[in-house]
Order: sequence, then structure tokens, then C-alpha cells
Amino acid sequence: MDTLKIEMDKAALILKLLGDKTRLTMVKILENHDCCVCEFVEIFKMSQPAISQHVRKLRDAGLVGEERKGQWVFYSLKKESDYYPMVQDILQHLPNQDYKLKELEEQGLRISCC
Amino acid sequence: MDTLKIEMDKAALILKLLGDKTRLTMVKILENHDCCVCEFVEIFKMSQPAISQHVRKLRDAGLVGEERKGQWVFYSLKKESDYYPMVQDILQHLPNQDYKLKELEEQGLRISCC
DNA sequence: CCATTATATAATTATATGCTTATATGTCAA
DNA sequence: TTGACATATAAGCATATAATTATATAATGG
Repeated sequence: MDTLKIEMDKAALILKLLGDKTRLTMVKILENHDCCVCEFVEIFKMSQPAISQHVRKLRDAGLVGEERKGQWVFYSLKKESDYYPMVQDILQHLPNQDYKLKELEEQGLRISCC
Repeated sequence: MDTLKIEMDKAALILKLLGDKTRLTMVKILENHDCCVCEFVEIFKMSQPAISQHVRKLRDAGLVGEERKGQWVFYSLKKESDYYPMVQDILQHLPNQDYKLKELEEQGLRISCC
């Protein structure tokens, strides 16, 4: 048991963040694929500001990083985060969400810039 | 990867439950020791109803079980829960909380009935 | 039965959260 | 520069959450 420990306060904050179906699904998707905001808008059938606010919380906690590519901002899981090992352990218990991206591709809505 | 998967909705609910410092600490303590409400009251310096409401949420989710022993009701982690494997994976990232029970014992407040 | 101790529940309140609408910022292409 | 598209931010509102106080239930021991 030489895993790095996370302070209880911080762990609770991270779990609260992940304790929202939208954000949890976002993170699960980001496990395998980077995504931009407009893709999430399509996937979750949710307004752009709502999505923006969710990813901001994930970013503020250091769970995801952002990278601008032209008009788009792509989000990715930050594997360097102190919390990443715990997040990974959580994600492995969740069903793969790739089908959501597949649906996007079929509709021609997947962004593959650059 | 043959771990049983948890539906996203349910996983989010469990994570939200654990996304509270008090409940998260309770569960971490219960990992090693059963506890009764009055012990939690001492540990968290919190009112009895507040504690009661927290453990109720954990019980409603099936994360903990209760067993009456005389005047006391002891709570324990339910290892049979579908969520237990995920919970276990989370707990391993948290610092041991046994010192909280040690403090109780030193004050003679640990309940060891039966 | 009564008093004490432990726990649960109900009602209330303050704060947190997540969404909406409106608006601002940023990039691209004509 | 202007218009279109992508994203971010701010303000407002409705609901959820966690605490408190008051009260109810349950077990124990005189």
C-alpha cells in the first residue's frame, strides 16, 4: 500500500465533482478521447453555457486541461494530476461511453480539426 | 477488465454521497471498524441528528448496514454491495483514519458493548 | 412504571448547485 | 472590417443539500 494518499477534504471535493452524471460521463469519455465543448453540447443535449460551466469546474480542480485549436477548445484528462490515480480507479467501474462519440460521427458532428 | 460495471446514474449518486467530507470519513473509518452513532458524534463534533442523517443516506444507498446492539445501533460497511468494489478502490487513496478512534479510546468514549 | 440514554424523524433555514438567458470574448474567412 | 461560429462569463432563479431545533421512538435499569 504505497499509493499516494489524498487529503480527505480534497478527496471529498473531487468526488463531489464526479458526483454529477454529466461531469462523470465527460470524464469517462475523456479517458479515451479529447473533446471540445460543442461535442459535449451535442452529446448531452445541453446548452453551451451549461457545458462550459461543467468543464470549468473540472478544469479548476485540475482534472482536465484545455488546449485551443483554432475556434475550438479541446479538453483532455490531465494524467499528471495528483487525483488521476483515484479517478482512474473510479472510471474502470463505469461502462464505456464511446458509443456516444460514435453517434456523433454518424451524424458528421465529430470535430477532427488540424 | 472483467470488473462489473456500474450504471452512470448510480455511480454518480454514490460519488455524490462520498463527496461529503463527513460521509467520506465515516466510510473510511468503517473500512476497518464498525461504529455506532454516538461515536461518530464524538469524532465529528457534530449534532446527533446531523450524524443520523448522514448515516441514513449511506444506508439508503446500501453502502452501510446497521445492527442494533442494546441501546446502540452499529453501522458497518456492506461488502456485498454492488458498489463496494468501487468504494474500496476509492478508499485506498485516502489516509487511514484510525487515529480518530484512538482518540476516543483514550477518552474512554469508545463503545465496546456485548 | 419512570428516568436515562441512544437513535430517528420532522420541520425549518441558510447555503450550494445547476440551469437559463443575456452578453462578452476570441477566431476565422470573406 | 464584418459576419459567422465557438466558447466564456455574469446574473437570476429554482431546486438540492446540510445543518439546526424540537420531538418521537426504542432499549435499559432502577
